[in-house]
Amino acid sequence: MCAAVHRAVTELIAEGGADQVSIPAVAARAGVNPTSVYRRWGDLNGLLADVTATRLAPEDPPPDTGDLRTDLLQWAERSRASVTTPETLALVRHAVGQLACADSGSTPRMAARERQLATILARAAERGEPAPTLRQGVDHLLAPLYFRVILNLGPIEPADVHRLVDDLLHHHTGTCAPTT
Amino acid sequence: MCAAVHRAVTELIAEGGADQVSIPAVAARAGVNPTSVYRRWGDLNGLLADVTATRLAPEDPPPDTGDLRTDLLQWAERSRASVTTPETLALVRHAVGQLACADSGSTPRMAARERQLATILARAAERGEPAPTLRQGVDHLLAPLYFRVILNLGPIEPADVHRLVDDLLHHHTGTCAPTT
DNA sequence: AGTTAAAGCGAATCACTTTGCCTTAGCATG
DNA sequence: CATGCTAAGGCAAAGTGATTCGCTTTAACT
Repeated sequence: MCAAVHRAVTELIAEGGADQVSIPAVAARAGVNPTSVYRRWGDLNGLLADVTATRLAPEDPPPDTGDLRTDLLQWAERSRASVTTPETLALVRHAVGQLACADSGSTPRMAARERQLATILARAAERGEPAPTLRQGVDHLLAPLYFRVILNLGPIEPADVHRLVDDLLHHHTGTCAPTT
Repeated sequence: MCAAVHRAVTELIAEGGADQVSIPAVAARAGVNPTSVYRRWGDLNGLLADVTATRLAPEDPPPDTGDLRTDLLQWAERSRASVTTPETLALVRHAVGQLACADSGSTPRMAARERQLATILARAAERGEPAPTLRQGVDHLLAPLYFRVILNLGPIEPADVHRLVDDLLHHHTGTCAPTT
């Protein structure tokens, strides 16, 4: 049942955005009784949080190729591909909408991404490669990666990812990039 | 009545996030009848959209000091101060949560910000100042500015705004910045 | 067979929303 | 001044969908 419900949530949210999702609708599509869903997940936010965690949290460990640029490229492209997906996009947007002002925590997903990035940068620093700070990584790689897509500001292609990584590294290493 | 309702929405959303806001709750706090609210604004999204537009859309025109860096600093600081406000933050988050995948448009607010940035950059280019592209501006200034705050990734201070503008300009002009 | 956890089912409940009707205020016209 | 029209808002009753409750059923394991 658990699997069917998750699938139903994913389908519904990918089709019509977050407000097409209700417990009765999900239950109907999953072929289970709404009561069962209420019992297991409590309410809609609980359910969506669980789906989000299940679909997005068990991200594989960040790449570790021994080269900062390669690590970043692989990691960023993976992130891009993930958030470009309709389901992921809708889930992330919903998570944003749920954040209350007073919350000190971020979305679990974004916190996980930030941690992955931190790992990559820390490893590079250990190897002695010149590496940007986590803050720079977040501001100039993680942020633009997600910002455009989340806000429908335009598409992001693999080429854009490449450019962002270049920007970040050139800027940090002091190698002046061509300003295309 | 219109004013009282707007005030009620703003207060409620600043207090407890977007899902503390319901038409009956707003009406009660504003001292009006829920029916009146339904009649005027249709539904909750209509009401919130109107509040968002009223509070955020009539942004003043972007600064025009004749110097790109100064323009960017003033504009970015203004944006930062605005989105740091609990009401604005909650409204923006809610708007994000409302975006459906298929939507081609962004939030009105963000589109407006992007346009302001475009104006600033275009004016600099006309004056012959070396200016980054709009894409660079969005990726490296607008995105980090909002990303951190929207996702609760950490506070943003005026000093951070300064650093972001520096990053953007140094990177573009080829002057290698100190990587603090 | 006995026990227990998980899920189904229908009725009841609750909150949000809609509807029809009534009151009030503003304003023009006879 | 009185009349009548219209727009805005209040009020209560009815409608709708989500949520909860009590209870039964099923299936796995002992």
